[in-house]
Amino acid sequence: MFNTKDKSYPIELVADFLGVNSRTLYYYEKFSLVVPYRRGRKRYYSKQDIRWLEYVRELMYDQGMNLRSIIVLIRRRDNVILGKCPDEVVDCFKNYLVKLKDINR
Amino acid sequence: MFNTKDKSYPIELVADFLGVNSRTLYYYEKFSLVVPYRRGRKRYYSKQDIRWLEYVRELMYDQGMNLRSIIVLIRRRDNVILGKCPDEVVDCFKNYLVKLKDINR
DNA sequence: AAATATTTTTCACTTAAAGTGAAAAATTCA
DNA sequence: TGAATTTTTCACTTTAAGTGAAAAATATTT
Repeated sequence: MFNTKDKSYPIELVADFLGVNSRTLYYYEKFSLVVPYRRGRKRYYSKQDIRWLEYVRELMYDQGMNLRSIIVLIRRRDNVILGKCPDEVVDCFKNYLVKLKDINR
Repeated sequence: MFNTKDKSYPIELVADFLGVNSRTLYYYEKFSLVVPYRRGRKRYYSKQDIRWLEYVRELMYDQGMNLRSIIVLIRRRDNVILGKCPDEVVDCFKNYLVKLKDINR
């Protein structure tokens, strides 16, 4: 369940913050790379989502990884993603996995 | 130093075996993804090279990963590549790392 | 050594994933 | 209801990965 204490941000704002097009976030969602909270059709991104996305962007742009690889990393999560990544991102990631689980159920 | 007990195979044969163009192997070499033994200019691939390449191809074609990601995985080698990968590939990989080290020295 | 075959290298092209722009459709909100 | 925002669709751009063809270099055979 969505934690209402979390402030949540509309897509346009998040996209601006990350320096990407909002279409990119829709695109990521197709691959379940991020799963924003929905009220009706509208999407709300939590701070955790945003941190998670920052990390994804870093992997893609600083390191040159592709989406598929990140998805593979997610599957091999325990020793990969969590291995070399700042603690706060680990938290985001765990949170993200919980969301994912909810959705696939 | 190259272990002469290793049988070694010319590029064309390896490419055929893997079902790729030999140009692809040259291309991989640019990224140090594989480092064949050279006698003069000619390249010789060991069985280990071949197994390593098979694994790389699997990551790329079955999983959809890209070269850059595999390079990132190599950097984070200990808990990533070696984590979920058949034992014999682990051996190849270690061998490959040794070669890489030789080259950068 | 000369001729022939093989390997390496270079250049330009193809393909597919990632991302974006524009605009129509749907939804929200004032 | 009407204006504004968000979502969705379509088509386009860009870049990494890979390939074809041919020239250059090297190796092999006679």
